Amino acid sequence: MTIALVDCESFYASCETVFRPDLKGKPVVVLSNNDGCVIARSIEAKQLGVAMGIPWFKIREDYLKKGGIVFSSNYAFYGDMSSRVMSILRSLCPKMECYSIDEAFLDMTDLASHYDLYEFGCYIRSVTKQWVGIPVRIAIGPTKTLAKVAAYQIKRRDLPSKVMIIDSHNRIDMLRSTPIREIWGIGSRLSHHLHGMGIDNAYALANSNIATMRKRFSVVIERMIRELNGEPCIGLEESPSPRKQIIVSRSLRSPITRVEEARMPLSNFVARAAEKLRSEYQHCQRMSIFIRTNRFSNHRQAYIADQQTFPVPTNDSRLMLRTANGMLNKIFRKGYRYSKLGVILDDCTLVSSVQGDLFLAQDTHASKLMQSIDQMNQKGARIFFASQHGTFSYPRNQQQVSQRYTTCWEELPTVS
DNA sequence: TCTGGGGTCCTAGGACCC
DNA sequence: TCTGGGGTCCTAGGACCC
Repeated sequence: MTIALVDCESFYASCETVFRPDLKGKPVVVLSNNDGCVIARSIEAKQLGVAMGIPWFKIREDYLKKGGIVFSSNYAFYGDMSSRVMSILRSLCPKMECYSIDEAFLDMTDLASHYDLYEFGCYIRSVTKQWVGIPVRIAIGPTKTLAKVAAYQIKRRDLPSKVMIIDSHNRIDMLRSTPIREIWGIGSRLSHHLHGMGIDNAYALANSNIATMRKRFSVVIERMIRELNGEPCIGLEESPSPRKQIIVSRSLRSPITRVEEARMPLSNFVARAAEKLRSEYQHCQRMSIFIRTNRFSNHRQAYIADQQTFPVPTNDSRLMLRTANGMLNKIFRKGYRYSKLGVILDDCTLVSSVQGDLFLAQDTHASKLMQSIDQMNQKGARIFFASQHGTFSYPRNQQQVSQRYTTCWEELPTVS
């Protein structure tokens, strides 16, 4: 097999600069949801020493003083830019998996016999740069895991071409210079264990005993070892399977102590989750809510959660709101300063494949009602449920949001 | 003062069945 | 004194990813 991993360089930061050529060459960072952490950095920002994931408040003053540019995250915009990149990739190689907002795997096995892979990689890069304005890296190998290794090596070696191919000639070299923590699927826990066993790089892992490692850890690591040795174990998922779980949660602007203060944000999260569920033509059978204190604060800590199973899968906002509020009343405990809460919908299934209940009357009005509400809201109405209404402390301000250049008529870029 | 949000997969162990 | 053996299903929690 020949797998190419195409990943966008500093994706969010790159998006922000596409329509702002004046920012070229300047440090640019993009912040997480509540302007909490740095989640994307331009090359110049990396050179300034801005660490990935660092809390914004810790570097803000210093960074701005040095002339750094900052953006709050603008997911509508990034999502649209992502789908533009993806459609180009699909046109070049139809066997494709959209792996994340800024990465895709391409199965180039068939193309490999007709094209020079390196040149093809360069072509992909030039086309996405020219048509969308986003620079990409192309990392090629016989398995997904090895393609990931190649992607790491492009960064490590700072290759100007941004194209790298792992084959039998350079594989050992590549693996030797890839630290264990950089392997796809090895996180902090596993890398700690492996270091303890004297396995420090990808080459050592590739040559470890599969049976022993599987017994000690799990089948996950077995697949990893095989993939590092060029044996494909992780397939390409061309058509995305329906989601199994939907989560909506946020940190609050300021901590809350009373149950009434939690009601409104929770209702909004539940309504949003139900909307997502319906937009994917799904029902869910189980709903959990959780509420927690700020894990970084010195105050007393608490994480409380509850869940409920519906007798019949549902996507009716009214039932879900009632259920969520009932659970909230049941679990809320006084004496804590809560700073985050959310809802999780589990056991999501397609409406079309749901088994009805013989003894419960089907509420056909419900689905029509929900459909009407969704349609009106999509057209710009603002229809919501009573428990969602009022002022509440979500979301925290996003101070520096860019325009939705590509998805909103009022915010199209102007050229003068 | 201020530290994101949303996912997936795997395993162990309990409950239950015959 | 001595109390089976083998299976499935479900869930919570861990680990990882972007």
